[in-house]
Amino acid sequence: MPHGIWRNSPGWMRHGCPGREKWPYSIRHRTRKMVNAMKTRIKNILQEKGTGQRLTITGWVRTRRDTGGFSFIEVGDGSCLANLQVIADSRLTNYDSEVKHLSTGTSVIVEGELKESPAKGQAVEIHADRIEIVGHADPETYPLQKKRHSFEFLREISHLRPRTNALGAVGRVRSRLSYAVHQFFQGRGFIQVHTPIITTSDCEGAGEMFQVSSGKPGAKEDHFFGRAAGLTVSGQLQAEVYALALGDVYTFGPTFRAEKSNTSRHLAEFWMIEPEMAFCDLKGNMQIAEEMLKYLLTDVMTNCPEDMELFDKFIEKGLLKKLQDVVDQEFAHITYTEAVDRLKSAKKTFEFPVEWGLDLQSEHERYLTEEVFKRPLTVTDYPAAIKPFYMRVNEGGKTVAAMDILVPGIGEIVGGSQREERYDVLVSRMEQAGINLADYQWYLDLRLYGSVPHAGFGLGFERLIQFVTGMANIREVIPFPRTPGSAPC
RNA sequence: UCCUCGGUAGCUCAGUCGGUAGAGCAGGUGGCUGUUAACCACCUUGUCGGCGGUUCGAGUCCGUCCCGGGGAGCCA
Repeated sequence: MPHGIWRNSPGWMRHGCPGREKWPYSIRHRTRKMVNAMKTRIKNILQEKGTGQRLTITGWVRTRRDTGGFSFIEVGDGSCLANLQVIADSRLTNYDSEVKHLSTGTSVIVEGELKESPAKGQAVEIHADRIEIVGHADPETYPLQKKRHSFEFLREISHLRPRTNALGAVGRVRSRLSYAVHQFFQGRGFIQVHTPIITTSDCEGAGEMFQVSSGKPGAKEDHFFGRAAGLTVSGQLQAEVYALALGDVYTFGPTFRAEKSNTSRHLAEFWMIEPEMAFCDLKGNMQIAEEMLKYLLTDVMTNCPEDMELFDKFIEKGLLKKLQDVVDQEFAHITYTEAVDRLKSAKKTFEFPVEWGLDLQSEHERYLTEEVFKRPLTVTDYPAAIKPFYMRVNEGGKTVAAMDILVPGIGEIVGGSQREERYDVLVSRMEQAGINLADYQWYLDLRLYGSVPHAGFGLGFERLIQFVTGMANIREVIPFPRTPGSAPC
């Protein structure tokens, strides 16, 4: 750890935490001497199984079992789901004083030899000749136990929950999916655009914006940016700017909605992937969305097999089969008009009315994707009146070139459209929507100078992770969920 | 925001007709030479979500607020 960190830290950091006087300065010195390259990650050890080697591992004690003169200690370092079993016996100088009291959550450095394990349950284990306790975790107060906890409880300790099997697996799968998103687009020549997080344009129809102010006293009316600004609800409009310059682009960033939505599928802060493609129509849009979803599912099943097995076994039985079926089958496709006909002739009775011109309700979407088609379903060509101004008006003027991809269990996971590229049509749609044209002249300019047919969509990253992991509540698939009334750390 | 179900030990939950609270797990101590949610014995743990009310007496009944689950709307 660089010296400067200590010099610039508050006093309690340099002299020890208040109430933590038990832990002497020596811990700090040991930490400062630590060399990152010394340690071997457990994931690599389990892959290579190089028995006979002397290794150093670092991690947190998951559980300890004593038997006669020695102990089994399971240590996890977060690199993978599996722990490494450490054999510790009385030859260790601190065996009686420290090792026999090791409790869940304690951080340790273990040095020893990797050997083949004589018992079932693990192929290899490390026989320790040195175990250093780095940081204690008082078992009387440490909230995590070596047993199952409810996700509701874990949500209250979002700073500790990634240390559990399920939430740790979500963390790794999320990281892998994020990497795969970039691989998918970069591999197809898409260029990533960092669209603004603070924005002055409201992507109409995308929900309510959080307002941004400088927070300085008396500055309420005096807008920092010269006009009202908010946190982005979508990067789409700005992505269109770059699509009409660089061709195929995508954004992948945080998005904010000030809606008081209290459901298992909504967050006030979430991450969204938004590709935008020039010289592309609705068909091309649907194609790339389906290809992308299949690529991502295949990638995560290939590269996170242990984590995915955990979800398959404990979170959603049959998950892996469900995902493989999605990869193997073509997505179903119907138009909104056909969807309405199907719903009207369905034997099932719905709580909400089905009528051409009304938006499809959650129950309708769920019925179509879960009961009628039993696989992902793309619904296209919605009534113009219920969709935002930027969607391209179809011939006849009644519908727009919109598409929603619905998946069983989640509902809408992708929403997109071909964009209106005709200047005059766009202007009249904006006027109908009551939008101030002057504020959006930059957006209209794209149609004035070198306009081309273009299309794009938004994929809710957390909804994708929900679908991939089978986690029932979206608050479990983002590290620090922000929901109405809750943003603990 | 609306509907609905909840809040009791560190965790998961029981608590009958209103009479000052209980189980399993976790934790502690001891035992055990290969454990896998180890096992066996003994022991500890409470602002019954907050506030107010009814009552001789409230975990239990009433009001209100806070927090959480599920559903709806909005959407990704």
